[in-house]
Amino acid sequence: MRLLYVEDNERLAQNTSASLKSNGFTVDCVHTGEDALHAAQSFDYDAIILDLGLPDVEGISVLKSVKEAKPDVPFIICTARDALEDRIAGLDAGSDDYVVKPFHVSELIARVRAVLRRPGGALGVMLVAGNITLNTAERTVMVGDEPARLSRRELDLLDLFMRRKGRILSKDVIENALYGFDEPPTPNAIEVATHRLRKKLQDLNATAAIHTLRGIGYFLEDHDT
Amino acid sequence: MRLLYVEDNERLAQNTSASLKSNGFTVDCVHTGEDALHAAQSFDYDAIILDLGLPDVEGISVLKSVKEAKPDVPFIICTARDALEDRIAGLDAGSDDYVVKPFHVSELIARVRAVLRRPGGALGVMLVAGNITLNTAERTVMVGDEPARLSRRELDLLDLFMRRKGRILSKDVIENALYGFDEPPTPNAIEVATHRLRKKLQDLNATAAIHTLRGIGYFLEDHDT
DNA sequence: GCGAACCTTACATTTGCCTTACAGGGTCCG
DNA sequence: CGGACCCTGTAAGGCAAATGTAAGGTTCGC
Repeated sequence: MRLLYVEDNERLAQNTSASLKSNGFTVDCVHTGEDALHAAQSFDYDAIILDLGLPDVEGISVLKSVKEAKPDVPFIICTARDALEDRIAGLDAGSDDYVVKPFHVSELIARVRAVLRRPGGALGVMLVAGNITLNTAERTVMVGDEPARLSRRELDLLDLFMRRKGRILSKDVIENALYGFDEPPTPNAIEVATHRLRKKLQDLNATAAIHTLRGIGYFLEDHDT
Repeated sequence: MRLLYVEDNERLAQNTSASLKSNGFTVDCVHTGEDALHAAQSFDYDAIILDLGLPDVEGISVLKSVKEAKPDVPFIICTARDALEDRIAGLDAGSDDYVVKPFHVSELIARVRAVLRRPGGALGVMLVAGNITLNTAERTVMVGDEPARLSRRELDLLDLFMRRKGRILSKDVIENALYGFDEPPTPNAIEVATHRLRKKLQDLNATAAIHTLRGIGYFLEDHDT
């Protein structure tokens, strides 16, 4: 689950993004509207958290620009209590929800989850591949009828593979999905991560496996459909 | 047990919420209809206490809005003695009970407990996990046939775990369930609380234990069902 | 068979949780 | 009013799982 968090107040940004990260999200944090546009173009975020009152570009215009290119990305707007018109404008412009500043991080997290749970959203779906099932809401995995004990990375990786079941994922794609751009790993990190995931799945006799395409990427086999 | 208390008179609010807290409830106190709507959206309260005669939004409309989104949240309305029609209107709109102002705090508490004890309510249930039984009405815990002496926090925590037996609870979920939003603890507080609870359960040879999932949360093991 | 890409293992770091000790505040007595 | 408790959050240190890094082995394609 990768989020873009647009907030000009650096300290607030630091704190909040740390909390989001510790809740299992991958977070890219930017401080200007321009950076936000840039980032939103470069990656497919699962949701974008946007603070209104940015210094350079009017916040709402960021929202509009991004929505034009990617209409399906859910937005959550953060706004001051008294800026009621802004809120309305935000919802008109296609924001999916908003939180009123000052807000609790837990509230923000709840809203993000709620937005992701909506129809077409990323959460609340049951992913299936062979005898593997991944409950994206609870973040639990079953292989056959045994629960799988996966670490955070392993689960994120499996989540990614199952969402793109049967399709080929290059290392770059995987890297972008799992790591924020302030934490670039060596290419090997992904190899090791997939190795660990494969091992756990194998040990549980999973009937779907991750295959390698030399020089191209990986894919999760898909004999159902 | 987390309550939302909507009352515009600040002094009264202060006193009453203090009493509620000292009776084992976690209380969020707000003074306007807007805040009430906001809070009710953000968290799952076990019950909402609503004073009619709020300054900004008509009280009943708060009730209606919340009930629309969350039909199961019980409401208790506080109203002046002479506002009989309001009472009727309140009950029509889906309030579950009311108290007449001025009221004794003990009466309010009794009503809250009564509402929570109703079918589908939070109280009056017997929770079981292994040889642990929690009487939610009396707030007592037995392990095997030994009574467990738990503090308020420990009991609330165990209550939470037993209601969500087998499911994973992140620290945030726990924090939201146990702490009002004007008393945010450090993450460590929850670690310490679970540690204390675990120790007591262990000392009493409980057959169900709380397990840790690193970076994800905790869960109460569940071999019955 | 050669090299590149990947797998695998071992190692080091980081992170998150456990644990203990301590301090403030509340409560129940004398 | 004061002291002895208990409850509970904070702080700090240690430990172990998680995860990235590095290094060598293996496999595949050419």
